[in-house]
Amino acid sequence: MSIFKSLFKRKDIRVRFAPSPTGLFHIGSVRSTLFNFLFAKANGGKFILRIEDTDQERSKSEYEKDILESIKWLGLNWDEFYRQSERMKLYADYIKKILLNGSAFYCFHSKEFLKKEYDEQIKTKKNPSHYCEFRKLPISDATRRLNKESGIIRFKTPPDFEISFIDLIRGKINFNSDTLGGDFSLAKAESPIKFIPLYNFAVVIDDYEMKISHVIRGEEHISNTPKQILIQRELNLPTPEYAHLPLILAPDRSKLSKRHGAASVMEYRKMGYLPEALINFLALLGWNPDTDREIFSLNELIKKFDLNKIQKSGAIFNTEKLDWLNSYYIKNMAIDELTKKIIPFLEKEGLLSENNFEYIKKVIALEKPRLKKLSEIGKRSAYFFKIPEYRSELLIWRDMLFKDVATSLKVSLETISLINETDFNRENLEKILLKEAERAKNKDRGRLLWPLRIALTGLEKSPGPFEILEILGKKESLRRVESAIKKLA
RNA sequence: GGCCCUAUCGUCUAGUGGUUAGGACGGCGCGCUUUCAAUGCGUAAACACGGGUUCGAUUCCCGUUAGGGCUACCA
Repeated sequence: MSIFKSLFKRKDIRVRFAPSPTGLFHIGSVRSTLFNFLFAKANGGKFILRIEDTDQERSKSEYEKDILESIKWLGLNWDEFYRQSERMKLYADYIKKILLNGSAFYCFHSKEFLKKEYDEQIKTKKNPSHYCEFRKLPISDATRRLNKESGIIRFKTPPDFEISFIDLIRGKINFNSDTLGGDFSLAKAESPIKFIPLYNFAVVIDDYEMKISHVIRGEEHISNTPKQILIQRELNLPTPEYAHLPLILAPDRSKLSKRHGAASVMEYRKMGYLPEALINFLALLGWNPDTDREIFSLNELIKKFDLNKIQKSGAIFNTEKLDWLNSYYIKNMAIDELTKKIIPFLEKEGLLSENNFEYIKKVIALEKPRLKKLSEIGKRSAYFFKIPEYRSELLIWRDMLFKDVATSLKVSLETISLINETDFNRENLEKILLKEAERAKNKDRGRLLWPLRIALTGLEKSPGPFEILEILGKKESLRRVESAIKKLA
C-alpha cells in the first residue's frame, strides 16, 4: 500500500463499541472498548459509542448509566453517541426495503411450534434449524394477518452458499449458509407498522449508517458475521473490515463471568484499582507492543497500538499482575493526588473524624510502597487515626521476658522525651534511638525497636518506628509508650 | 452433536527453518533490615501429541488431543 493511499484511508477510520445495557459494564467489555479506542486514536479516526437497547425487556437505564460512568472513569471517551431505541424509524425503513426486495418474509410460527421443532431435531440428532414455510406467503396476506397477531421477520437464507471474510486478526474465515440455522430472525413485527429490529439486523443498519470502517468486537461474534454479511448483500451495503478479539478467560479457562468474583469495572474501582493500572493491564492482555516494557500510559498505548500484534488465543485474567501494576501506579503517583484518591477509602471505614490533609498525606506517603490497592489503606494505617488495641504478648521480641520489655519501653520513653518537639523528625529519632539500641544485649536492635513499634502500632507488621514517631508526634508517641508500659504492669 | 476459533514456562507474552528458546507477573533463595513492604541480585520453570515437508523443525502442512465461542422472537 502506498503512503498516499494509507494516509487517505486513515481519515475515514470509524469504529464503535456497542454494548447492550443488560448488565454491569464487564472487564471483557473494557478491553473491547479499549482496543476500539486505541485503534481510532492511533489512526486519527472516530470512536463511537452505541447503546444497543432494542430489547426493552432486558435493557435497563441503570445499566446504561453504569456503562457510561465506567467508560468515563477509564478515560476512554467517545466522539459520538447513539442509542438504538431512538432510531426505530430508521430500522423500520430498512425492514420495509428488505421485505420488498423479497429477501425477507413474515413468519407466524408460534414459539411453541418452534420449540417443538427444535426438540424434535435434537432428538433425531439433526442440527437445529428453521427453514420456514411462511417464505411463500404473499406480503399482502401477511400484512392482513398482522392486524390480528404478531409475527417475526426472517431472512431467506440461501441454500449451500459460501460466505467468507477476512478477519484482520485471524485471516480468512469461511462459512456455509447451511450451517446458519436456517431462516434467521431479523425483526419482530408487532403490527403491520410496528417493527422491533433484532440484533443482527440493527447492527448491519447502524454500522452502515454510522459509516463504521472497522468492526472490532469479541470473538463470540464470529458466528454472527456471516449472517450480517448476508444482510449487507441483500441491502447492497458495503461490508466493513472485521477484527475479532480473543476472549478474556477466568483462571479455569472458561469465559470470565460474575461467578469468578468481581467482574464489573465499578467493583474494581471500589476495590481500589486505578484506571491507569486496569488499562495498562488489559492492553497487555492479548496484545504486545513489541518491546520488553510493561508500563504504558494511555497516550503511549495509542502511539504503539497495532491490530496485527493482537493475540489469537484467549488470555486468562491474572489478578496478581494487575495488583503489581496497580501498586506500581500507586508508588509513582504524586502524593497530593494519591491522598485525594485515598481519603474516600479512609472515610468509608470511619477513620477520619477530622480531615487534616497534611497529616493524612504523611500517612499515605509512608504506606505508599506497600499498598497494592487503595482499599487496603484502612487496615494498614488505622493506628494513625485511633488508639491501637493489641495483646501485651505482642510486645515481646524473641526471648525477652515481660520485665525486659518493660525496661526496654522505659528506655524508649526516656530517650524520646529528651528530644525537643522541633527536632522530632525521623533522622534525629533514628540516630538517637539506634545509639540507645546499641547498648542492648548482643547489640540486638530488636530488643528496643520491636516493643517500641508495637506500642505505637499494635501491629505485627508495619513501617519502621522512626517514621511513625515523627508522624504521630511527640505527645501522642509518649502516650502510647506509657500505655504499653501500664499494660505490662 | 454441528459450525467456527485457538494451542511457547503456573500466568501474560517475545521469537526463529539452525537461538544457551528472551522478558514480565507469581514462586523460591540471598542481600539490605526490629517486623512488613519497597529495592538490588540470583534461581527453578515452556515449544500439547502424532505424522509429513526438509540436511535440519518450536517455527511450514495434515491429523489427533485439549480448551473456548456460537448454535433465541438476547446482544
